[in-house]
Amino acid sequence: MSIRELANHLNISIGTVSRALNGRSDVNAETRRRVLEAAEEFGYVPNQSGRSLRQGTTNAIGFMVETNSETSTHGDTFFSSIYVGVQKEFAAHHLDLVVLLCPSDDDPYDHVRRVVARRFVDALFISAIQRHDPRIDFLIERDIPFIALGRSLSGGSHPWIDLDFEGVATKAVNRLVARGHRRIGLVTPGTELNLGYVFADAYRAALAANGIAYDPRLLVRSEQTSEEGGYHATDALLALDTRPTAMLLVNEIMAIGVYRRLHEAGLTPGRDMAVIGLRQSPQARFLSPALTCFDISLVDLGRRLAQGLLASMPAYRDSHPIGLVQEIWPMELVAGESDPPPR
Amino acid sequence: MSIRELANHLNISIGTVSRALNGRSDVNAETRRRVLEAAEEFGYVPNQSGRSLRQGTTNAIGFMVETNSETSTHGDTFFSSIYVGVQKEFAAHHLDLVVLLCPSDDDPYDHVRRVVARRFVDALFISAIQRHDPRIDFLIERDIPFIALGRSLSGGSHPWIDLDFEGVATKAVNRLVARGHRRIGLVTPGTELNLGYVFADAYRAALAANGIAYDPRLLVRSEQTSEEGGYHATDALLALDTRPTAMLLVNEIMAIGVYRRLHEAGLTPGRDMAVIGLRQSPQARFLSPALTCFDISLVDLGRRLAQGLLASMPAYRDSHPIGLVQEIWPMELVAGESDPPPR
DNA sequence: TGCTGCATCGCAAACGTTTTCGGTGCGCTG
DNA sequence: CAGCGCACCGAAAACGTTTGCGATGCAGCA
Repeated sequence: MSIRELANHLNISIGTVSRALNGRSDVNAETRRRVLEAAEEFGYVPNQSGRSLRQGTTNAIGFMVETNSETSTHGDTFFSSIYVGVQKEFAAHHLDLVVLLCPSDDDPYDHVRRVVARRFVDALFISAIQRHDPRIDFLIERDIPFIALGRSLSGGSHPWIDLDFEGVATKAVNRLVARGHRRIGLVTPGTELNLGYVFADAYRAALAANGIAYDPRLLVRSEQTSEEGGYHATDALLALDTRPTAMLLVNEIMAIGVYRRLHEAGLTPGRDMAVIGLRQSPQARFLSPALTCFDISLVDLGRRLAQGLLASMPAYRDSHPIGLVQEIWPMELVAGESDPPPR
Repeated sequence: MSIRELANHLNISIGTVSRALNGRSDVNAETRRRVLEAAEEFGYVPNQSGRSLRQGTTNAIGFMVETNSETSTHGDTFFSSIYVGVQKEFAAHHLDLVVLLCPSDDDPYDHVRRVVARRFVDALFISAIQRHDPRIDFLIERDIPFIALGRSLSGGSHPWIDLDFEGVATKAVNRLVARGHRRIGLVTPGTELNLGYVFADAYRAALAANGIAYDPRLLVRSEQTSEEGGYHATDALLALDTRPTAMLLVNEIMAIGVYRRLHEAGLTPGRDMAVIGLRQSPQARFLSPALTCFDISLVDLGRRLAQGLLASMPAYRDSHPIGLVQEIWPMELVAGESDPPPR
């Protein structure tokens, strides 16, 4: 069913049909009614390729996330909740969110280049931002609207939103120190993710501010940020001659592995080892003892990401007069029972 | 950068450029070399809209999953792992997987209709199949290639893959009965998902085969199949005057909530209540005591789904001569410590 | 009446690509 | 030398849509 068939059926020109459907003012009210009625009857919906070709726009926004060989970072509910927020914001604009999965054996930079070159999407969300991320330079150079979930050292001024990892690390260390902990382990991503650097820097600064010497052996860089990652990181910390009494995790999923490893070692999480995490997923909400962690509304975050992206798109700038979005979102402490004073 | 600019730069016609890039045989080897070289130099990639418009194909395959208001079923790693398998199969065919999120306030049927009408994708994966699923009838009528993850009573012959829920329910009941359990609770989805019916039927049949009367109060239909769902379903079962000694769950995520609720009631999972689940996510792998559950390779499943879909697409039928895929995948028991005999 | 302005609509170009068709030039055969 | 086949390439149509431009008709006004 093309616009031509619809126009023929109504005995009017395709131009008028198009104008009627797109809500232009220069079309008679009665004509518009007939067009809309016929479109409804035949279930006509404009062909996206034709429209895209003419307008140079696809009405699709890509959200790029990485996958690894077996599952994906995408796997935790972190992104799922963000998507929900994004879609809430998009619904009013008839924009489609398409999730672009970047396989681990594909370079994220190449992946972005191909997506952009094919004009598959009008704009992009990018996540898993690296310390130096060539995608950012590329998108700026090509003038493709995008927003980054995470800061980077790359590129000039562009929209981004990040979580307040400095604040989290600082507050967590201070809280643990106030409760009497002196040896505090930290598990950060072993990859080039920028948040790992940010987190570690803040951790060291907070230790120094509390007059505690930094022990490099207490900083475990874990390639995986999954349950397995938490498991093995705990392994490493338990193997030290002087074990830490507390652990700081860069997400919440790892806590599951941490608990498991502690149990296996005959230790009780909380009692024998304090644990603090970051809430990225409701999965671990039911851990026992309840995990003390830092929380944030991911739906709100997704919504704000969408607003920031739309504000950077010429076609939507007027409807989103919020300027350049560069925000650090504070996280709120949710006290559990996993971080009492050391025994 | 369009094909015209590229052709002008090379002083040849756009038709020849197109033929060279698409590997046609009627183009001189030297000419082809020059074209490929120039394309590489300028980073030319064919515009997807133009190509789609001409060919009537988008090279994009949609995977439709549902979201709820806060997160998405998508949230557990179930789908993430499937995506990985799908992409492995797609990589060789230059097909893109786009994840289409269907918000809960949007009817899945309407959503499919819009996606199809816009010609946004060439084919579809659909999941969360309902007992009577209008999407299936619609896709068959419109002759849109698709494959369903799950069986349905709707529609005629079409490709699908489902997990062996009958086998799982039967084996689980038999195992529990063999260990001395007589009162076995079952938690199924409270929605119209077909798997809920299949599972419950097999559960009742297995009870009958073991000479155990079916007690409707032991069958809890839970709207949510999340941790919360498991939590509240456990609530309901614990409230019975004669509690069950074992619980059968339709997934693994719920087990987290079940454990939590049992702990709160002063009960120890495994010791005071046997629990068996289905592995859909590695998250619960670290539950303690280890959950006895049924497992399957989701990556393989995804790969097979992709093969089944490609086999139903005219353009790929020759490269995938496997006929109509209608398969029930058996699941393998992974024995844990959560289902000992009753005390 | 004649002119202006407005509402409404048709015509046709344009977006970028693929593919069919026909044409050119060349080598080979008889 | 005539004829044929083949390799290679250019021209142009087609996909479905939006939109600028011009045409038409009619009301209002002098």
